[in-house]
Amino acid sequence: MISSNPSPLNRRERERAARRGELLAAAEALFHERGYQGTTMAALAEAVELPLATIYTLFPAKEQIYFTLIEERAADLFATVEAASSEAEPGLARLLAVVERVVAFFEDHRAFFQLFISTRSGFEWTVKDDLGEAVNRIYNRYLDLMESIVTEAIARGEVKPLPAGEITHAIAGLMNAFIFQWVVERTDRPLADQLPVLTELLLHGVAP
Amino acid sequence: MISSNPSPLNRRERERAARRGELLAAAEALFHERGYQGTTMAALAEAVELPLATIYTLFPAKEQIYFTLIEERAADLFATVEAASSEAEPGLARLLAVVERVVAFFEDHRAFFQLFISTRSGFEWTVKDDLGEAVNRIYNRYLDLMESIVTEAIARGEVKPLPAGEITHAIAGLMNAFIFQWVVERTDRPLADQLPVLTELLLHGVAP
Amino acid sequence: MISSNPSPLNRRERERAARRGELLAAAEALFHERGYQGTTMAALAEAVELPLATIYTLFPAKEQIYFTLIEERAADLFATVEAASSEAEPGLARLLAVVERVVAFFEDHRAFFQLFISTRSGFEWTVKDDLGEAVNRIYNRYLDLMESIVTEAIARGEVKPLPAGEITHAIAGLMNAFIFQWVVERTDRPLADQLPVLTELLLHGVAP
Amino acid sequence: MISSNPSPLNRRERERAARRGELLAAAEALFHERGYQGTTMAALAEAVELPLATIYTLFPAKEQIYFTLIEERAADLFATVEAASSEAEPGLARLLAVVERVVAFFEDHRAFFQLFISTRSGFEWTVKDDLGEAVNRIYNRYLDLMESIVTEAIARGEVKPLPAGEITHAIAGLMNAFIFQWVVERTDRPLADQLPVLTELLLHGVAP
DNA sequence: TATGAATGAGTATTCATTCAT
DNA sequence: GATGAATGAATACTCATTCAT
Repeated sequence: MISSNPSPLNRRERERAARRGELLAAAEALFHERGYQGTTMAALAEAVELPLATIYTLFPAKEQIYFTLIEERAADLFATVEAASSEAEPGLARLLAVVERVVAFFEDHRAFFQLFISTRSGFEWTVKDDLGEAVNRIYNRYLDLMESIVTEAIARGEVKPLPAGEITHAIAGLMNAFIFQWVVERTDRPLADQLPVLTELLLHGVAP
Repeated sequence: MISSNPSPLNRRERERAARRGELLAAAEALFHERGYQGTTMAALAEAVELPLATIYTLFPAKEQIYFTLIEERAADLFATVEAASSEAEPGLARLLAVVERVVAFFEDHRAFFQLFISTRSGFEWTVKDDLGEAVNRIYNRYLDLMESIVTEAIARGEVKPLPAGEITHAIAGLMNAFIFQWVVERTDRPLADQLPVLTELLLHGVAP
Repeated sequence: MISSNPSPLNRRERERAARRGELLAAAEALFHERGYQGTTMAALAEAVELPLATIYTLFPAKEQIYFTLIEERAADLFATVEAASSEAEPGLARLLAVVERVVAFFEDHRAFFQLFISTRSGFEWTVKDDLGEAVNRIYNRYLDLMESIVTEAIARGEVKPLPAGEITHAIAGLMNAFIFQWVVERTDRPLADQLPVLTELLLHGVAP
Repeated sequence: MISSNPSPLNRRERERAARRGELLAAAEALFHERGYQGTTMAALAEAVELPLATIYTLFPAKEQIYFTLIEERAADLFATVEAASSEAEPGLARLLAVVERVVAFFEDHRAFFQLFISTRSGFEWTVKDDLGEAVNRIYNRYLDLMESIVTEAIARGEVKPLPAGEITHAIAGLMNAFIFQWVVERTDRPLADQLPVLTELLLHGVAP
């Protein structure tokens, strides 16, 4: 009997996976600090203390590193949102639970928030549409999930009967605005502190 | 009486100003299409049909072109907002008038909206802080103007007594979300069509 | 009865030899198609369906593969020429028999002809003199064999008493010119069809 | 009166042309010594004592340098051949005059001969067909010129009535063989010394 | 002042070869 | 011995900016 080890990865594979993770983490920091174009493969190699050529055994191109980064972090976000969604009761409660979790998620992932938003704004990607498109698809999956929650809340009469798509954009926009400002301010005050105001405005607007 | 001077600008100066304007217009289109890094000075020179070196007599660096572009278009936006502000009665009416004008402004300046938002998201600029900072200052002046309107509306009891800064971010975020989605969709439907929904959510939130 | 000897080659050795042969065949095709520099070791590995590192157990370097290829094919050519030589009567008859066989040989080995000629022209190899030199030596052995035949034909009064070396180059050049043109044209017409013209010019020149 | 200078080139243009010429000369030497792939743009830049980027103001790509080199030198060869052709009487005399001049030309341009022949053998160029094709076209123009001379000589009964194309290849092959051997040997003996043997074999073949 | 031309400093990616198992 | 993976060293081409006129 060779091993009772349940792991399907041998040492080499584990090392590879670890390096991949370290590379993505270093890339996240560098892309956040210097932007995509401003981050050179050489700088990345130095940051992860890996020979330049070795990076190319992990990813075929710089673009792929960026995309994978966005994709994997976005997957974490989905998982968070889905968990929040399934734990809460359907309807408005679920919607608010999701808002709370999304805010909490980005509170822990500032760098990712900036990359996500920047990429989505698409400035740098208009020529290389592949990547811009792909990131847009990811964002849209996130919006779709939220939209289904909104739709249900409307059906239950807990949210106004306006077009679900527009309500969803409004909610996302409201969250993004709060998160964005908090990220830009680089403050130490917890983002969660603003959740009551965010919720109040989301639910009842600015009118007294 | 303006002046009996036939013009404060002689021919040479007028030509310079005209070229400067053409350059900025070409830059706006190219930056929008290809991004900042994707736009080469040579391409810009060709687009404005000006020798490359001549561009450097108008602007000292590529970065300055970008910044000036943002700054001048933002000035137009301020002018619009201020006009709307002074034309409307103070209070909530003024706030809604401003929202309407801002939406209308960006409906006419899609390219600028994208550049504005992208730049603000700061991805590319974090190292060259000067520019990022400067654009942030511009955005903050815009927010300050809105905040003063909000503050007055609160004082008049026409808006909830929540922190004016947060309400302002919420309003801006809500507008941006609607504009952004409209820009990304590249739809032909007028953005103004969504103003009622935007206003409804802004005033009374999603709760029924 | 071939042998009760278990074999001079055991299974492992036989497999090695087979792989070596397959490798050389794949290399011939790839070098012909893409050139020496254009052929990567990785492409070669894929073509022979052998792990890249395994190739290095068969040959120490890319250059050696190329050289071995030329050398082994050239050995076949020699064998052909020598057989033709020993089968024919000495003198002019032998010379013509060799010419015929050489033409026939290259008709069956177009790829090799191109590699042979290209290498000989030495363009790529001048720095790495080892290889260029080695291939030149091979070519010279071939010329030497032909020269000995020419010498004998001169001695028998069947060929003009001019310097044998120069006559040999002339003959080789004439053959190469016909073969080359035929290879470049990629025609379906048999090369052998041109043997009468080649022979006529070789023997009696262009004068009527 | 500005200038009686008949030259249409001002100083700057003359300098540019001079640099271009020096670049081509350096390239010829390097390509000859190290081959096309073995010659780096950096090495070329160092050889001509010009900044690397400046080379790219003279030629858009390495390939273009090589091609231009071949093309310009080939143009010189044509001019030589055409001059010889028009100076001599039509028929066999013209053919022999051309042969003599071609041999003399290559005696003065060894490096070019090797590049020309190597390129024609096409080994390195099979993938980037453009260049290979272009050089083939040049060579074919040269052959066409010779073929027309041969055709006329046949018509005048001064050359055997064999297919002109094949006779032309034979003549070219014979010349190349003599030149090639001479180039490879790097001997000091003048190539022209072998002209009588070449002519004799060309005219009357090897038979006594 | 305007401009054609020049250039310093990059930059992503490749590949023959070597190692650790 | 065989091999999956790692890597040192290259390399053609680019581009914002400057200079010589």
